[in-house]
Parts: sequence; C-alpha cells; structure tokens
Amino acid sequence: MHDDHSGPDASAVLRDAGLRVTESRRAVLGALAARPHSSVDELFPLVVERMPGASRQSVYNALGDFTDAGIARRIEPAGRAGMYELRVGDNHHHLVCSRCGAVEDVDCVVGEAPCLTPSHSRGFTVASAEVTFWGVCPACAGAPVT
Amino acid sequence: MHDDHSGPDASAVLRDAGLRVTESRRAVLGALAARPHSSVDELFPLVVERMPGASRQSVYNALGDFTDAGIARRIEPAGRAGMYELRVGDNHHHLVCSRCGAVEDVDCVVGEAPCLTPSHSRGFTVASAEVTFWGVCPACAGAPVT
DNA sequence: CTCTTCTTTTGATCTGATCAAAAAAGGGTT
DNA sequence: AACCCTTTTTTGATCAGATCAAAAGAAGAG
Repeated sequence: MHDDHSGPDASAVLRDAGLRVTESRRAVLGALAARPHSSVDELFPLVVERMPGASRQSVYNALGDFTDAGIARRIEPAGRAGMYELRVGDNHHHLVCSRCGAVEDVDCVVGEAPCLTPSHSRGFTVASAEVTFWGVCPACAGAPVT
Repeated sequence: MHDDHSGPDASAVLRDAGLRVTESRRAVLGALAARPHSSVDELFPLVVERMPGASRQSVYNALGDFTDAGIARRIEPAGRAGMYELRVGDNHHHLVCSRCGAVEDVDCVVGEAPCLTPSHSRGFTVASAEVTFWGVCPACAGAPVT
C-alpha cells in the first residue's frame, strides 16, 4: 500500500518533510488523507476519535506546519473556511458546489504553473493562476431546493 | 460625463437597480467608483468623509444590497477581506499582489462565462470560472523585501 | 401630508483564525 | 536507559471580518 498517510508510512512523510513525528501530526495527516478538502472543523472530530486528548489548536498547528513544509496545500473558496489537501506539486484546480460546498479536484487546465497567462499582466510577475469553477454538484442538483 | 457613480448619476444607478436612493448608498457608490477593489475598512473612511454620521454597518448593508441587485461584485482573494467593484456583467478576473494585496483587473481569459471548462466536471453543472493570478506588483518588486 | 415600507444605527454575537505562555513530548547524545 | 535541549501541544485570551436583531429614522407612493 502506497501513500497511506494514516499508516506507519505517515511517519516517513513527516520525517522527510523535516517535521518531528508526533501522534498528533500522524492523526491529522491520516484524517486529511481520508477526507481531502476538509476544514479544521471537519478534521478535528476525526483526529479526536483517534487521539481523545487532541485540541483544535493542534490541528491548526499541524495543518500550518504541513503547508509550510510543502506536504499540504490550503485552499480557501470565497465565503468558506480554509480547506486542506495533500495533493501538492501539481497545479490543479477545484470545482466547488455553491450550494453544499463540496469540492472536487480538476486537473490543470493547461499544463504547469502558471497554467494561464493574463492578457496583460500590468507589470506583475505572475507566479500562479488559481482557478475555481463554481457550480452545482450532482447531489444538490437532484435534491429539492431548500 | 458617463458612469460617474459619485455624481447625480448615482441616483439613477440606484433607482434603476430597484434600490431606494439614500445619501448613505450614494456615498458608498461614490467611494467604490473612486476606489475599486476596496474592502469595507478601506471604503468606510471615504464614506465618513462625505457623511460624518455614517456607520460601518451601513457600508456592509449598502455593499450587500449592491451585490444582490447586481450593480457590484464581491471578490475575496484567499486570506484577504472581501473587496468590491462596480465592474459587473463581464466575467473578468484579477491579478493580486501576494505582498501588498494590490488588485488589478484582467480581461477574461477566453470569452464569456464560464470562460474555461474543467477537463472533467464530475457531474457538476458549472456556472462560472473564477481565476486569480497571484504575483508581485511592480511597486513591491522594486521595493526592498521587508 | 400621511402612512407604510425600507434603511440606518447601535450594539451584541459569531466564526475562523491567530497569539502567547506554560506544560509536555520528541529524539539526539551519552 | 537517563539526560537535555528543542519543538510541539495545550490552554485560554484575543483578533478580524462579518452577520444578526431591535429600535429609530428616512424614502417615497398615494
């Protein structure tokens, strides 16, 4: 089994990223692997399930550390809490359901970052292009409008 | 003079949008016309300058009403406060300076919304594609790194 | 001018996130 | 295995941006 961030392999991921291996971080990494595109509030219960004493702050800490270390990425669709994912290094984009907030990955529209070039960059040195597709997911489209 | 949202013309814009014409809304509209891509905190001082008794809440109210009425658009780059602009109806995008937060408009990459189509939409009904180009503006590039 | 409706003000409240100090744990060294 | 220094976790305060709600005030139709 490869890339099982919840198993013993999680330790290696952390160590390789230059982070100390702690039960807290292993729990957050495992939770994030199980539920990509989750916010702190969504991850916290999963972490607590495995580590009853965990604090919400430790989840914030771990996710911040993961992001700084380059093993996680934070996205923040307008009007939503920050969400994290372990898929990094490929400049992919997201599809967000404007009703329920569900998020799906979308491969990069063109190629590598910045995958798009603005028509006129006004002197800016463009580093990346972040694309968010807004729409309605299948589940919400089928469900009656509340 | 056309599109001078701060002058007597502002009243027409509001009326046409189905909103009551109030001094507060005229002041917010004028401030936003003068400084596009501004947050409530940036707009509030300008509004107060013209209307000493104004409250911050009235700026939130006006901007929310403008957005609902379709005469303003709200953008929210990750990690920044919400910003508003009067340029609506054309699906344009933004260039954001990751150092100072400066925002510039960028014409739509392709044409009309959704100006891009995800490689696979996973069953979503895609309504729009929001593109944010992150980079460093000329001023920040020239200035010493703080 | 009056009356109804919408808007503004005031002040409380909320969420998501950050900061800081003390306590606890990691992990290299001996 | 014991030690020690450093990093991490906890706890609890604090912050920013935004929203909610009730009372007071203004818009504008008739």
